[in-house]
Amino acid sequence: MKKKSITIYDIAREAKVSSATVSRVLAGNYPVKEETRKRVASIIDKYGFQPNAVARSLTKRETRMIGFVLPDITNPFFSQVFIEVEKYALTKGYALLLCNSMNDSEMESKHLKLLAERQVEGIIIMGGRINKSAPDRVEVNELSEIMNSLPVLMINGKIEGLDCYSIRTDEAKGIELIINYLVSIGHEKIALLGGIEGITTTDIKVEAYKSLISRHHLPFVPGWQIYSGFDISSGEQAMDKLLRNNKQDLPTAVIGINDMVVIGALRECGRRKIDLNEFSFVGFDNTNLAEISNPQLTTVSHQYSEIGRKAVDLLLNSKNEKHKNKDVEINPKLEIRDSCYEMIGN
Amino acid sequence: MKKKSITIYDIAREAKVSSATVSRVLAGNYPVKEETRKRVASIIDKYGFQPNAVARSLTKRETRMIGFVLPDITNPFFSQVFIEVEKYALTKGYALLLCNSMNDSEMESKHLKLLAERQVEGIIIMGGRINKSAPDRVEVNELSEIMNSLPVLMINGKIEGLDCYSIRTDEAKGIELIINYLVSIGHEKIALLGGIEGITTTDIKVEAYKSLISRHHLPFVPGWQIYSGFDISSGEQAMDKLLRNNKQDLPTAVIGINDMVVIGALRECGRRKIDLNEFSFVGFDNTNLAEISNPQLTTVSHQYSEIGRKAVDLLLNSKNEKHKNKDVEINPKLEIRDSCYEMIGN
DNA sequence: GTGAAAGCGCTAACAC
DNA sequence: GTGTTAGCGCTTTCAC
Repeated sequence: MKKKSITIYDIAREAKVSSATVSRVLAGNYPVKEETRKRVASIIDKYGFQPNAVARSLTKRETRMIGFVLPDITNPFFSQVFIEVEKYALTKGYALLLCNSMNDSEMESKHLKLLAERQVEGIIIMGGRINKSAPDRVEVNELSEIMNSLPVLMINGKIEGLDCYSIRTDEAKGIELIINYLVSIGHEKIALLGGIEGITTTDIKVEAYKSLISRHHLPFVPGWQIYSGFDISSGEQAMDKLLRNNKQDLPTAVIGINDMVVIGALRECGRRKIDLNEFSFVGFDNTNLAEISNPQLTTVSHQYSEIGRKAVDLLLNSKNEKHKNKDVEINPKLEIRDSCYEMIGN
Repeated sequence: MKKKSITIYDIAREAKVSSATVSRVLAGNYPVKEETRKRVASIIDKYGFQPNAVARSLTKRETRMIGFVLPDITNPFFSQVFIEVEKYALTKGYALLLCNSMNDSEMESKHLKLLAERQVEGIIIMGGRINKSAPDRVEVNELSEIMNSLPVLMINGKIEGLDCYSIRTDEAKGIELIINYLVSIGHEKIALLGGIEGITTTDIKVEAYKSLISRHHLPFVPGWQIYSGFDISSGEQAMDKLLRNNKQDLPTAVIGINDMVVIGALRECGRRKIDLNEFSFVGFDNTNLAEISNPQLTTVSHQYSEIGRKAVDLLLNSKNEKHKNKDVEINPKLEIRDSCYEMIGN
């Protein structure tokens, strides 16, 4: 690091021009006489000179960096969103600082603060504080503080009263797609497993579940909606509870709050040597786990690439199109695979 | 962005001190009279002032950023390495720029170049050019060019003649662990599926496989070692080929070049209604897929957190401890789960 | 213990 | 077309 790196001045001196001219050649979109341009370019080439982006950032006040805070990149839902954002950001010349909050609020705060200091041009956040049905006052204040200096965009989350960018899948619609589908193939007894009460993504789904059940005049059995969590073992636990507590009246279809929960539920069935055809399973998120699972999961898919594009566009255009619908909702799609069977005879 | 942000000069003026003093207060490790320190601190607080890290980077010539280039963060092997690196880097005050090369050499080059311009203090690279048994000349030159200005560290890769940092799991040892284990539970007919010839991580494993087979005086059947690729469908294809071409003489154990390939092999067996107990399966990498799989995979585990720590330490200490073993090899461990069964009677 | 001032490497007016 | 110059916001000698 400490080795004196070569600068625009070194190039200028050798090319017998001013630093400004070198800068113009670098920028490419200024009038420079072809002859001098060539001369400068050849010297740049000769030394493999690379302009210092930090210095450029300081003068231009743009870092071309976006911060991305999420709970855990090893979770395929997050990594699939991330990669789409990154791909699209790259086409715009932006790089991403990835910060894993590990579901730790303090860590999340720390990351947010550091990103702001690093002068990222925008922050994308998923999980954590933006998915609390009862937002934490302090956490929200931190966010709104940050929003004073740079645009913040939430993916699949929303905080009432915080006027920031938000883009999310219509999860209620997702549940609707699932239930309509299950009903269409003859199911009337439908369970919903997993999630945690108080997390928006869960609450939205549970509410939609109840409302759809009622709209279809299906039986609503409280014991068929079981909170537990978001990972595989949550799925196992919830399935176990479902089977233990409803011996006389089991559902025929099981919706998981996400793909992972369904995989847990499948495993619990496996452990109990229950024929998987006893139930139809539907996941949520269409992570790559849904394809890895055996059977492959029918699941609700986010439109990942659209989320990625919209997120970056919203963030980067935030300076121009002020207050132009900061709030985008994206339709989910039902991805039908092998985990559901048709009810025959009924 | 364009709103004039508050600077140390604003703080200085209001505190009736010089900017230098504010800077000292910020740094925290300089002698400042307690009284003035408090006064300055309170004003910093009052405005929620956050120093501009870009400006600081320019003067101090340190960005506290590390670049990480890998093929695809949605691949759990990479995300599991990444997250360990990120966690540890954070404790050192470093943030990570994550760049997905999508297995595209040009994209990889572009990322490397941009990271250098951004003045990251080091680059960690996985996949792509660093895993070619016959390295591409141009690609290697790019790397060595970059190594002139900043330290580069390869994870699970190595290029002969490139004197850069490297940290990798002893994969030959991993294969040894697997084969010794399989032999210990009575297997003598062992296949190796997946991978691509010419990719170091494959070549190392294939070579170790052959040498171990011979060391144990087991039969080496060429048709039991099948190249195909690294993903699930590669696993399916390889298993299919194994079953079709060796009808008279099938192995009893199947090693996958990685977990994903084994999951594909399992699926192919499922498709053919082959009892999974017909074969013992062993994966490689111990990604979280190994636990998700049904049955859960016995697999070779990388020591992810150790890799993360060592990688960051090597990179950040590179200025001091010049040329002190730049090359670290880490032992794998065998993670025994449910995908192998003991051969009885033999 | 504190301040003045010179950079860090680049860009952007503004002259010429 | 090209050069001069004044910053961008911070840190760091070097005086005092």
